[in-house]
Parts: sequence; structure tokens; C-alpha cells
Amino acid sequence: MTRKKVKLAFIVNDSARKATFKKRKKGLMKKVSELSTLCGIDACAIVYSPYDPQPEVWPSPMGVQRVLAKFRRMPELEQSKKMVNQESFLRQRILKAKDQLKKQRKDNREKEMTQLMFQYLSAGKIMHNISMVDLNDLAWLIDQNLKDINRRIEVLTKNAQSQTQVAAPAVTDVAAKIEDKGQGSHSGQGFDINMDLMQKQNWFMNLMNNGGGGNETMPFGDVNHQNGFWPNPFFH
Amino acid sequence: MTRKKVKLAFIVNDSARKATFKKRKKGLMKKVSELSTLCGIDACAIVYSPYDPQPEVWPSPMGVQRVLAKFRRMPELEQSKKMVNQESFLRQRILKAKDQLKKQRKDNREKEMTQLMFQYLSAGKIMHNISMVDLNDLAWLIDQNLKDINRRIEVLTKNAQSQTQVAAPAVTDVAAKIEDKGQGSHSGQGFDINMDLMQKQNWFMNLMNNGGGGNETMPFGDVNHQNGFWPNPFFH
DNA sequence: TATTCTATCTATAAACT
DNA sequence: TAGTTTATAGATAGAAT
Repeated sequence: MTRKKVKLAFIVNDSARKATFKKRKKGLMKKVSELSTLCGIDACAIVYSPYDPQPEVWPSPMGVQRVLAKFRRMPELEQSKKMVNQESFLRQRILKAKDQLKKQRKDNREKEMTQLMFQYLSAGKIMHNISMVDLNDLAWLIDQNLKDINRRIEVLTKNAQSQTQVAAPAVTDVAAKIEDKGQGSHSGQGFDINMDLMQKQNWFMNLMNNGGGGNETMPFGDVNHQNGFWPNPFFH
Repeated sequence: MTRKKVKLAFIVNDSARKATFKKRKKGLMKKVSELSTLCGIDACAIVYSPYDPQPEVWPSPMGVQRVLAKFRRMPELEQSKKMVNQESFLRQRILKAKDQLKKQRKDNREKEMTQLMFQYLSAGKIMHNISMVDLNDLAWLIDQNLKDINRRIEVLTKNAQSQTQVAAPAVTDVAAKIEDKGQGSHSGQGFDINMDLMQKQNWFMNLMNNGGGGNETMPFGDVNHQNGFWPNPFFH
């Protein structure tokens, strides 16, 4: 079937519009009824249609009259406060859609970087033609993963002291794989999981600046870094 | 998580009620908005809550006033016609629930009989302590299956004349399995897929009446049958 | 045209932050 | 308490009857 997401616009086809009207009016009335019952509040709805001279109302003519009276009793100015009108309603929805787009982009970017990360891990060699921006994000992602692993290690360490010796080396092995194959052989050293963020950033920058030769690159160099803040790069 | 089906009743917990109110009011307003846009009709909603002295309305104070004026202009008697009030609304829902229950029971019964049918097929022997009612329904079910198979055969026969010889025996084999293992050996005969419904009913009745011995039971006997109508037994 | 069916979309209860 | 997330309940578009 592959039902499409409805375009929120007047339905031109007459019979389709009538069918939709019937279904949605019914759904709407049910919603009003539920809202009123669940939350114990006064509410009413009035719906006019070309299919019937009478409006359809909820909960009843009397109920509507009562709520209307309450509404009319209020000064005009008060009525306008806190109200949901069509314009502000649409603005809200647009804003929400934008937020969702932003979030989606962030998620996509994160997936992209994860894929890149696994390419590094499985290919076992340095990829060329990767932009500075990608490397930056990739570094951030790896850092996040290491943090997660460290948190996990802490938990395990607390739960069973004997497991510390098993869990910790597992982490350094994974990181070392990038380092060893890509850089030549610093194999004895492993990846310092406590190395600060700046150092890791620099490692990636050096990797980048030294092109593909890479044999003399020191992965854990100590060159200049601009500031002490490493923002989440996925918030573009 | 296993979210429960909401009981449609006043939410006693204050914070839960407020949270639900906010979510559902927003959802409701969206629904009114969509109904109005999609179907190009006049509609309004007014919601009072203890959380705000102002009512929340849709589409706007002016819009509400306009719809209200239209509503008030109508004679009282007219207003009451075709209206959805709480009572008729509930009656509708109860009726629908009853229909659904009925349908569910029918479905359950059909599944039960299907299971029974496969027990016959796989156990390869006659089950005892099966009620007349069950046998009746089972017979109906098997008959339905045979009809389906025959329809299928017809289609295949039309599509490729050569397939007739392959498809037709497959049917008789399945039916013969019940017959052979259960009854002794009438193996050469097979199951006459064109046998009329009455004959099948009688076959089951005979099966029933002859108890478990079953060696001398003629499955396709021709004894007395009360009427020529075999209703769908699942409509209890 | 109305009703029924069902795959899919949407609303939202409950858990989590 | 309010906002966010996630999985399920509910609504409904489009097709079939």
C-alpha cells in the first residue's frame, strides 16, 4: 500500500474529502470526549459541514450552550490571551519540524562517522582524502565511545574487582589496531584511555597534516591546541 | 514498557492528569485544525482547564465568535437534530465493542478448528471425545479449505493445461491421509473433492457414531441428512 | 456511494532525564 | 515539575468489496 504522509491541504476530490471528513470528525469527537473525561474539564466542539445543515457538536446542545455562555462572559481582551490561533499554531509546527530536521541531520552525521570508524577498524589502514571536518567529527565519536567504555569498565570494576584486569586491556587493543597498522609499529604502547581530549584531537590533526606517508607521525604528540573546549561537532 | 490500554476515566493523580491534559489538548487542537483544512469546513473548539483562567480555543477568538453566531442563529429544535451527544456516542461505542467481540470469537473458533484439523492430519488417527458441535465446525472448515483448493486448481488449470495432472492429486492425497490412517485402508479411492456438503457432513456423523473401533466405517456413506442448508457454523 | 480492511502513520502512556 | 524518548495503542489513507 505504502500510504503517503498526508499533505495538509484541501482535498480536491469530492468523495475522498467526504470520506475523510466522516472519519476525522468521528475521531475528533472521540478525542474531545476523552479529553473531557480523562481530565475532568469543560470542553466543546462545533463542526459545520456541507453534508448536513445542522452542525455536529460535542457534548450536547446544552453542554455547548453552557461552555459558550462561560466564554462570552469573558471580556474580549481576556479571550485573546493564551489562545491558540492558526498563525501561532503553524509557527509552532514549523519550529518543531526544523528542530526535527536538525536532530535528524545530527543522527545521520553520527551514523556516517560510525561507518567511517568501522572502515578504519576493518581496513586496518589510513584512509586518504578525508576532510579535516570528517576527521574532527570522527575523533569526537571515537572519544565518546572510549568514554562509554571507560564508564563500563568502572561499573565492572566496582562489581567485581577481579574483572578489572580482563576488561581494561580489551579497550586498548581496539584502539591499538588503528595505531599499529596505520602508523607502523608503536605496538607496545597501546592507546591511553585516560589521555585528555586535546591530545586526541592533536593526534588526528597530525595524522592529517602528515599526508599519507605517516611513518614518522607520533600519534600522541603534544603540539599547540587553540582552546580547552571540544564541542559536540554534530550540532551543525 | 508494555503500555496499557488507557481506562477511560478521570485521572486521579494530579501531575499525571496535567501531563495528559497538555498532551491531549495539543493533539486535539491539531486535529481540529487538520479537519478544517483538509475538508474546508467551519469548526471550532473551546477548552477550559483549571490550569489557566482563559479557555483555549481554535481557530481564534474571532473564528470562534463567528461559528458561535452561526450556531446560535439556529432554532433550538434544529440544534438538537443530528447531534452527537454523550449518550448516543457511548451507545455507538458499546455496539462497536460488541461487534468486535463477536468477530473475535468467530476468529478464535476458526483458529481452534484449524488446530484440530492439523491434529487430525499429523496424528493420523481419529480423535475421540470430540463433540458433535466441534466436528460440525471442523467439517465446515475443511470444506472451506477444499473450496479454496479447488478455486486454486481452476486458476492453475486455466493458466497451464499441463499442470492439471499435478495439482489435482495433491488435494486428494491430503484428504486421503485422514481417511487411510483413521479408517483402515480405502487408500485407492482418495477424497472426492466434488462430493457434496451433505455427504461430508454424514461422513463426520458416521465417524462419530461408530465410536473408536472405526474399521468398518464407510467415510462416504449416504445416510439420512435433515436439511440441505449448511450454515457457517462460526456465526454463533 | 458506503462500508470494510489493513498497512502505515500519528498520538501518547510510561519511563527516563 | 517539565521536557525527551520509546514502544504501544489508536487513527486513518487508500484499496477492496
